[in-house]
Amino acid sequence: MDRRIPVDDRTGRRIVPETARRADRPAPRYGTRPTMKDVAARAGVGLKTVSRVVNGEPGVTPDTERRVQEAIGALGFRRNDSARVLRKGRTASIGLILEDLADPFYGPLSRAVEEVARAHGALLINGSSAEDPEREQELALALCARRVDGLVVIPAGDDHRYLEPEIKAGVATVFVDRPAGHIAADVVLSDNFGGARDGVAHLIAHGHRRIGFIGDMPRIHTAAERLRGYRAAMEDAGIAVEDSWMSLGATDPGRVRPAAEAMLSGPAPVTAVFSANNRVTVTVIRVLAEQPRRVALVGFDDIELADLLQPGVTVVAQDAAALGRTAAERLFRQLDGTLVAPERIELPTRLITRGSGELPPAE
Amino acid sequence: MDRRIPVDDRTGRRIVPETARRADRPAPRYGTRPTMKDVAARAGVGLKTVSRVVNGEPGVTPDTERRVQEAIGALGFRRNDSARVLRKGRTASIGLILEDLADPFYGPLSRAVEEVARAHGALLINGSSAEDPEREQELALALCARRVDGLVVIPAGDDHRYLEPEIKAGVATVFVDRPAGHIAADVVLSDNFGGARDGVAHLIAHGHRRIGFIGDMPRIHTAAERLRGYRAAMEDAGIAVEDSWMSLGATDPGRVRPAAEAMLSGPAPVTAVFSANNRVTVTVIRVLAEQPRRVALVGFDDIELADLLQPGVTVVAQDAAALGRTAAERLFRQLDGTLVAPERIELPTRLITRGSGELPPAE
DNA sequence: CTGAAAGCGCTTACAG
DNA sequence: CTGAAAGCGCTTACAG
Repeated sequence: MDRRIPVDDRTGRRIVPETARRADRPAPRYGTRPTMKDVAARAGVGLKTVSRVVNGEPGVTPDTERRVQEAIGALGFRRNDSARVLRKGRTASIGLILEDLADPFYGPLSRAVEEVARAHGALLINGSSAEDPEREQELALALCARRVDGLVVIPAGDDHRYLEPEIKAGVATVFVDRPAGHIAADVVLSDNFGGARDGVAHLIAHGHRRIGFIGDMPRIHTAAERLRGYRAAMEDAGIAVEDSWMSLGATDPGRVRPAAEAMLSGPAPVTAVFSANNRVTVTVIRVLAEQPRRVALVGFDDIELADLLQPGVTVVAQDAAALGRTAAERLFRQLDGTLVAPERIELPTRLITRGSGELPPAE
Repeated sequence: MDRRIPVDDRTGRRIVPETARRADRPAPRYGTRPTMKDVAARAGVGLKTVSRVVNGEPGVTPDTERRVQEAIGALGFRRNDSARVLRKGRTASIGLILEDLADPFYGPLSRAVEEVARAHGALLINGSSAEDPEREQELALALCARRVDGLVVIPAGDDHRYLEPEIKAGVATVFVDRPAGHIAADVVLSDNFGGARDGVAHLIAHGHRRIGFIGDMPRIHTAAERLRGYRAAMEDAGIAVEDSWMSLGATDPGRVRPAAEAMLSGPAPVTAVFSANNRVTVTVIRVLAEQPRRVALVGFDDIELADLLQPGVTVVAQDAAALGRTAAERLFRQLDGTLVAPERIELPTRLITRGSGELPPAE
């Protein structure tokens, strides 16, 4: 390592001053930016003429336009959209509230929303609720205060009456992944019930009867629906579910690991596990790898590299990007005024078999 | 499946009308929202008094405050931050331009930026450049027009002179992951050169001499730096690198797969591969799994489940969240006026050995 | 083709 | 403790 470069001992960072000096920057005040008035003065025209040029409106002589453009360039003018927004009403921006952008499920969803927004000339403001209802509300209302045109919400809470005045005032709103609580609103969901039921039925079809279920906290809609799917599949097969086969709670390894280990021990352990979301699946895979017997696994949500593990991980995949795209399209249709009554749209899931779900019961 | 529910044949979606009707929503015009003026009229006070109550400023009698609060509640008033922003100057929002939010590298980075922004009371607007310099510029300037207080940029292009007027006008700017082009600005990078050199040296230490390098397009700074690290390690070991061992280009499987296969075939194939980013690594893992001989692998960037593959994947990990956090903190220090000259901050990488990088050469 | 006046919904700087 | 006036930087609705 080049020891001439100073290194911060605590963080290990190397700190190098850039050779060039920062451009002689004035105090960061907005007053320092030129306005249309400044451009008008310099070009010797009226304010409205500058506005016409900046917005590409017709009715300006080529010569006048040239003078205005010259002034814009010389002054480094850039239209202040804050002012424009105030006058025009629409902000051409929408908000997306999700749980955590660092979760691989939400990245593609957010990107899909962004693409639809972009196609409609709108920017996207992202906010992470961290699964905290209060933070969700705080974020949603802050976005409304910024006068976003619409809101796509992956709810953390289960009561959204706080949004009623906003919706009445014209803020388009679509809920995704989980339904809204106590208000009528558009909702876009995956078929959590059907997907889980199919996944569990798949394990049953491969000879399993003692099947464990590990899921998220029961107050979360998707977790409850997936549990319902599990119960339905078991009931369809005439299997009486034992309480010790089901475990719902936080999705962190500290909770999931002992839960999985408990089901896999004792006199009559489960021979298969249905893990009800991506984070649970990752931990369950780790636990199963340590087991002496082969235990079958089907997970809800696809995970990267699932096909390269041995065995490959069979999953019930949902299409995160399609959820985002569908919700955003619906949002802009609300803004167009095309829509009337709120709807609940359910997207299908897909069972992808890769090996872990096709293992027969051990013994 | 419940066949009473209508299903869209093309998409497989189920469409269910929500039972409750959408609240009798007026046309989505902002004029319909109550303003401070309306609140003042209803409460029988002046505009400024409403402003005081809304902003929690002192100097209002409890009785007056009560009347104002009542009017706010009855009218469903919410302060219009667009107007506030126009008057105050700062928007309390920052922009983040990255390549693609759907890439697992950027999710944690974005989340880290968001957390710092939140701590400073600011919202975050995300934009994906899709690795297109024009789109990066378009996004950056759109954000400046919205008067974001600052910009965190993971650049797609290599010329950022277009930002000079904005920076001069007071828009705080920090570049991350790749340096700025042709302007002096704060930059936060990983130690791409050192990390790659260490990773390749690790392979050499395990007996390899014929080592392949597969990376991103050479115009991308990180790709060039990592290649430089590869060359340095090889040179340090006195190994003459053959052209056929190096392959730079797009990171999609369609390009990476044949590149990897080419190095692994012929009379003198490589015995180890250094894959220079997460997406390349994923494809290389797939190719190596199909090889008759064991080929060693070290990848730049960590990937989820890398420890569960057989063998586990040895990687040079960078800390995406730390990159984002460091950049955002730097941004707010610029806004505080604490900073003077632009700096280049380099974060260390970390070699994580899991098996694939410790395989000896085959034969 | 061009521009002066009013106004979007707030905050600022004052005055009472 | 309270409020009227001016202004942030644009667009709208007019008039010339």
